[in-house]
Amino acid sequence: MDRVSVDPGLLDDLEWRGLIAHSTDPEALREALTEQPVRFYVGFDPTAPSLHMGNLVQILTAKRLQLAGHTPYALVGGATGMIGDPRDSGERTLNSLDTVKEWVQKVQRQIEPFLDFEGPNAATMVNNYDWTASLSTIDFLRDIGKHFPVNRMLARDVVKSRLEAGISYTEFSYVLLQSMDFLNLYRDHGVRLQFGGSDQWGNLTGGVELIRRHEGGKAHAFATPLVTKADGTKYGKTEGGALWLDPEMMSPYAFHQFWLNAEDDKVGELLRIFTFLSREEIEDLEAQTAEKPFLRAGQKALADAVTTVVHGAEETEHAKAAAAALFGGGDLRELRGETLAAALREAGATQAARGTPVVDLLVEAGLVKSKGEARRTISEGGAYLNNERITDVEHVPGEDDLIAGSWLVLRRGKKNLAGVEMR
RNA sequence: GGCAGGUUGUCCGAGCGGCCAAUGGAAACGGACUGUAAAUCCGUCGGCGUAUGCCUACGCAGGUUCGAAUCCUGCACCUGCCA
Repeated sequence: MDRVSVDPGLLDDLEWRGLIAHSTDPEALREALTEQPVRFYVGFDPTAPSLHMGNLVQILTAKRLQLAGHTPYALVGGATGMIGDPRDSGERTLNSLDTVKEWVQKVQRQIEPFLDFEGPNAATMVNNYDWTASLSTIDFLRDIGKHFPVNRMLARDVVKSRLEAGISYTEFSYVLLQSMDFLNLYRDHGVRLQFGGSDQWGNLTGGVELIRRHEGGKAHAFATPLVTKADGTKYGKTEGGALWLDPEMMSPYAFHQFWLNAEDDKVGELLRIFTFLSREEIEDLEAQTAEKPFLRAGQKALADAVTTVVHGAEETEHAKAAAAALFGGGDLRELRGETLAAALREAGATQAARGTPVVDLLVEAGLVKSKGEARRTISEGGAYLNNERITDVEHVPGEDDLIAGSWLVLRRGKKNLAGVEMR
């Protein structure tokens, strides 16, 4: 059995960090987490080849629980990923088994570095495909379905909101699968706690209730809050996509930049949710942000901490060095060639033939989608070559524009940078 | 299976034979102001070396017409009601 001493301050810390948005029976949860090590699980559906910011909240919360002495079960939804959790935006497109299997592997590999798979409270990786795929329809309907009153299922917010636009039986049934996961882990592994994002609340309580009805058992659940921007709108719309954890899908540099650009009003909240800095450190950073916001001490600490947790210290240093070189305000030409080249590779770099007009270079560097957009950007005064605004749409960079022998630094607006190595 | 309504650009949503590359929101992007914040204001927001031009686009495939996102036919999908 799990023989580790647990940190009695865990729940207070989670609450202080604002990580508990909803909870079943708070008193019982506190008691359970304080008395002894608890086996808990958190699930991730493979809906994309990479996890993102929203999932990171869960991963880090799982790590907090493990650090406090509890035992994690990380579940990847090989089965639930085949079905699709209902969401307001409408029915999902089903992915093929091959796609889901591939994404399951990627997601598992992404979670692994965050948890400790050795020691007295070692983490366990599970896949609900293992117990769902072979389940017969009759068993499913008799053993699981019997415990789900349809009237209750219809009352769930997601379902209600989908009744107009339509919802398939497939997605409607999703909650049964996730609840069954909890039941199985409860029965076979002694898992007594599940948490997830607040949008998962219905699924979380579904499991708790199923355990009660089916086994007469007592299980717990809590939901972490939805992280939003200061104006309440959704995050994740950076550079036209979500904030991915996979460095192939989002460079560590871009990832670091995202946190660095956090709104003042959000820095404290983000530090509490996404970093392991202590309460004292965070309160100090919040005070600094309040007094001298222009120094952005909070943003810097946040960006460094989160990037280090996700991509490692080395990548963080690279990202910082690149940002310092490119945003430093100094003359680019004074930078050493290697420094510049490294910074540009970090920010994103391409190659092009000498004599290519800027308009085409902007397209090739990925800063704009078309030549028309490139011309528009230039005429709006939003395009820069080596930190100088480009005024001539027809401009063709020459030899004396090259920095360190072969580089051009293109920028769109303040933050979108790209290097082009001229061949 | 029957009847009715629907399918428009990243999203929502107008248009209902020429004045439509398509009104209006939102998102996004650029500029100004700043701190690589927020808010605000201004501008842009299908492609093409830029053209009273051509190409692509209003679910898919055909058709009517000098001309169709708009009308007709078939198909697919969605929603509601009936069986």
